[in-house]
This record gives sequence, C-alpha cells and structure tokens, in this order.
Amino acid sequence: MMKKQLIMEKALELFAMQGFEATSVQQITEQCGISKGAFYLSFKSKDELILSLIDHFMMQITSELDCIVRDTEKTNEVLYKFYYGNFSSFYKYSDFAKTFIKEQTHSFNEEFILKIHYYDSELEKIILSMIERIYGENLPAKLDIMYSIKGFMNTYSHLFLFSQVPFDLHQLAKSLVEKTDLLAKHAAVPFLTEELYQNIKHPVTEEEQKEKILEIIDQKIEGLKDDSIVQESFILLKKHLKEPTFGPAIVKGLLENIRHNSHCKWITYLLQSYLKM
Amino acid sequence: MMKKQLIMEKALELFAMQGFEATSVQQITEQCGISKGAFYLSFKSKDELILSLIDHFMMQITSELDCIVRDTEKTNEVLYKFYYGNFSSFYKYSDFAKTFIKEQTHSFNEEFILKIHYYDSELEKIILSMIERIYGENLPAKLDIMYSIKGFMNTYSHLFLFSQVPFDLHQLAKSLVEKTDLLAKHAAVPFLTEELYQNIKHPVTEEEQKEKILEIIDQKIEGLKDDSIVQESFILLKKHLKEPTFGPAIVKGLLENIRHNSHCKWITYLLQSYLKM
DNA sequence: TTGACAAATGACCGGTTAGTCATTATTATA
DNA sequence: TATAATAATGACTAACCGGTCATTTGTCAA
Repeated sequence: MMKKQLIMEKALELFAMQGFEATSVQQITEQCGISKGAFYLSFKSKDELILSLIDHFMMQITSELDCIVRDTEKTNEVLYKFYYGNFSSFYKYSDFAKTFIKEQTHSFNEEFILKIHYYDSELEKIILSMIERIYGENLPAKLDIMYSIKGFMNTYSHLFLFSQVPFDLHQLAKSLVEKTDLLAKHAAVPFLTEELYQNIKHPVTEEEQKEKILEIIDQKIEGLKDDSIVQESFILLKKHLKEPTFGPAIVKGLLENIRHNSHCKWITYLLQSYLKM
Repeated sequence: MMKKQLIMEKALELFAMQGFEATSVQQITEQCGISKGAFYLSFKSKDELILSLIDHFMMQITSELDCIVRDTEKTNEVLYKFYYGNFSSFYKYSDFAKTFIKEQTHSFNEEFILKIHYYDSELEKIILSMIERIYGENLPAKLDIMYSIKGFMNTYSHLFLFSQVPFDLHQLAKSLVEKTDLLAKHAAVPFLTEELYQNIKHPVTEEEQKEKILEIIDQKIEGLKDDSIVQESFILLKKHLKEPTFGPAIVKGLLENIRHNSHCKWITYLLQSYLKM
C-alpha cells in the first residue's frame, strides 16, 4: 500500500532529526497530511513502525553487503568493496542510518533488542567470512580484526552522518583497507579469544560461571604450591564461593593477595566480576 | 550537600539500566527514599541532573586521562597507560559510562549537545597530543590514528560494558597498543586531512561552501579544456549554482557527466552534498 | 440516485510526565 | 518552652502521549 510507504518515509525523516521517542505519532501524521487514525490503519503501533523500518533497511543493507563479499571475485578487492558498499548504503539511507545509530543502544522492548542483535550478528558473520576468505581460516587475531573493522565503520560512519561535511567515500574506503590489512597481516597480540567471544554471545549462567571459577581455583591451588600466601588465599576464596563467609574487606584483601601473582590476573578478573567487587 | 550526592548515585543506577528518558523523577526519589519535592531542592530540573552527572564524571575521567598522558615519563608506556586508564575509568564508573554511551547520540537540548561536544573535543586534544609525543609532530596520518583510537575505545568499551563477561583489561590494553602502533608506523593512505578536520569541527556556512565550489569549478573549467562534455557540464552547473535553473533530472545527469572524470571525484561529492542530491 | 461498503477522521480516553506549592514536620535559637 | 527558620512532603496542575472508535466522507456497482 502507498500510505504505508509514505508514513515510513516521513517518520524516518523525523526520527533522524529528533529520535524515535521524541517523535510523536501526531507529528508523523501531520507531516504526512493524514489523520492520526489513518496511521493505525497501516501500523498496529508506533513500535511496529520502527520494527518495520529496521527490517526493511537492514535486510537491504545486510544482503547487499553479503552479495558484495560473495560476488567479488578478486580477493584483493573484497575489503575495498565491503567498506565502499557499506558507506554507500549509509549515505544512500542516511536517515535510516542516523536513526539506527541513535536508537541502537536504546532498548524499548524485547523484540527490538532481538532484532538489533540479530542484524549485528549477521554483520559479524559477513565480516568474519570475508576475513577468512582473504587471510585464511587460521588468522590468529581473527576476532580482533573483526572488531577493529566494526570500530572503523562505527567511528567513520558517525563522522560523515552527523557532520554536514562532504566525504570522499573512495578515499575513505582505500584508507580503511590499508589499516585493516596492516592489522590482519601484523597484529600478533590478540585480545578476543574464541572462548571469550562465545561467552559474549552466549553468556553463561551464574552457576556455570561459579563452577568454572572453582575449577580454575583448584588448578591454581595445585600449581602454586610454592607461594603459601596465594595458596591460602585461594583456599579461603573457594570456601567463600561455596558459602559466603567473609565481609567485603576480607574478600578484597584476599583478591589483592592473588592479583600480584602474574599467573593469576585472569582468575582475579573472573572472581572480581563474579563477586561484583 | 549529602542529598545531592545520594540523588546522583541512585539516578545513575537507574539511568544505566533504563536510560535517561525512561527514568522518571518519581522513580529516582523512590529509590532515594525522599519525596518528589525534595528532588527539586537539589536540582532545578531533571535536565540539570544529567548535565551535572556528565560534568562530574567527565571532568574526572578527562583530567585523569590527561594526567596519565602528561605524567608518564617513558614514551613507550604512554599508549598502554592511556588505554588501561581509560578502560579502568569506564570500569570504575560503569554506570556512568553506560549512561553516557546510551545518551551520547540523543540530543535533549542545546546545552547537552554543547557539553558532549566539549568533552569529545577535549578527548581528541589529549589523544592528539599523545600521538604527537610518541610519533612526532609530522606523522602524516595523525588524524586517522586519532579516529582509529577512538574507534577501538568505543567498540571495546561497548563490549565490556554491555556484556557481563569479565575482561582482562591488561591484555586488552596491550592488544590495542600493538594495533595502534602498527597503524601509526605503517599507515600511508590517510583519509582525514587537516582541512577536512577543520571543516568537521567548524562547519562552513552554505554561502561559504558555495563560494568554494564555484572556485574549484572555475579551476576545472580552465584545467579540463580537452573534455568538452565535462567542461560544458561544469559551465551549466555553475549557472545552476548562481541561480537554480534546472530540474533534478538534468542536474543529476550533469553530475554523472563529471563524476567519471578521475580528477572530479572530490568536486562531484562537494556538489552532490551542496545540492542535497 | 441510491445504498452498501471501505477509507479516513479527530475527539476522546486512560495513563504518565516534569514541575509547583500550600501545608506540615523538624530543627535551631532565644 | 515559645518562636522563627528551614527542610520536606505529596496532592495537584497542565501538558502530552499512544491508542481507540463512533462518526463522517468517499467510492463504487446496481
């Protein structure tokens, strides 16, 4: 139907300027020259409108990007076409891009969050498959490269969406290709491991986390028999985990004891996070 | 006063969870165990509260970061301390960091936008001075490195703020130091020029932009006498700029004519942007 | 011209909000 | 204890919101 398209277009203009929540249905219908009731003939609710917008544009953008990566035959051109394609899409659908970036972090309802996550993970999949194609399956810092690419995209998108300055997308893409290539070929200090990434995507429950921590503590108690203070601290922390025994001061002190051992940085973080210190 | 601090703390917890606009003054006062009226004895309005929060924490974080960069004597440690310090701050003030990131792109009022811009440009200054100290004044891709750093900070902050997974900040900082160093030492295809950066920070008026475009067009008309189609197109576009003459179809066609000349990519972007095509 | 059906309207509803202010409670002072 | 000054309250206002629905308008075929 025609009406639906009109509403989507005008609403997007307003959302880009003022944000979703700051824009009322009244305003949208005024901009369209229709009545408030007519809006609800096309959309069940204001939420359905933004959900439709996200689906409509993200399906477009995501599939375009996927085609680019899939159909570009020369491997050395893929990165360029990826960046150029992405920024072109953002340029073409700039009102949507502005809205999406603005509302990305605002979670109105469960369905909204799920949609954002879905398209984000689709993008991650596309980027990962691209990286694997260009640099091979076993690139050590694969996930870091992926996040670096996302970082570049975010920061530079922001720049050209929210400043009125005209951008040379070709030069931008070229510049980012070089940066990405440098990182992929030479970065040797990875941060994101497969395990960490899996945890981010599928957060473990508190109970599972506790089991994991206890396991590592047992390893440490066995492995660090030469440092009695650290060992004793681990034993006490293990007791505290199984049943809360100590006050925050003692727990903090025990954590300090183990933190200084260079083999215990990771477990210290795990404990700190689990105990919400 | 005590009350003020209490309100700021409790409000921040709620803002981090639900966002600023979704949190009512009622909710805040309930969380504090005070009446609604009491809120307005401490703050003139809800806006003043968030503005105070931003000032309080951003002054803290920004000055801490500045001290780190200033006081670290060994140049090869500055980058690490910068990243580590920044992520530590975000970890320490995670409720604030969450709120700030969520509301960054939402512009409630003029004062809010100004504040966000102010602290953002302070951060940029700190990063730039750090880069200059480490890599020298004349690093060609200085501004790109700065934006890359901002990109890394943003993406990884997001990751550790909005996932419950515990992070090894030491490893993260180390990894980002390596990436930044690689880019600074080897990136040779800059995107952000000083001129472009100045335009972003101090956008020119439409009139100034028009003058600049006309100037470049005159250059092109002189310099591209061998391609009569391109030349003719520029002459017509110049006429159209001085007084709108043609419909969108003709203008688009003229732009297409010049776009394909490899020397005209930049001016095509300028025109496209100015004419809002 | 009529009547049946669909499309469109906008007054209206219940709910929520930021912010106010007359009133009350608490504290300090004389 | 009496009085003045200050702190705190919460019912209240005015505005706005998303969403509804009885009513009107427009458009067909008969």
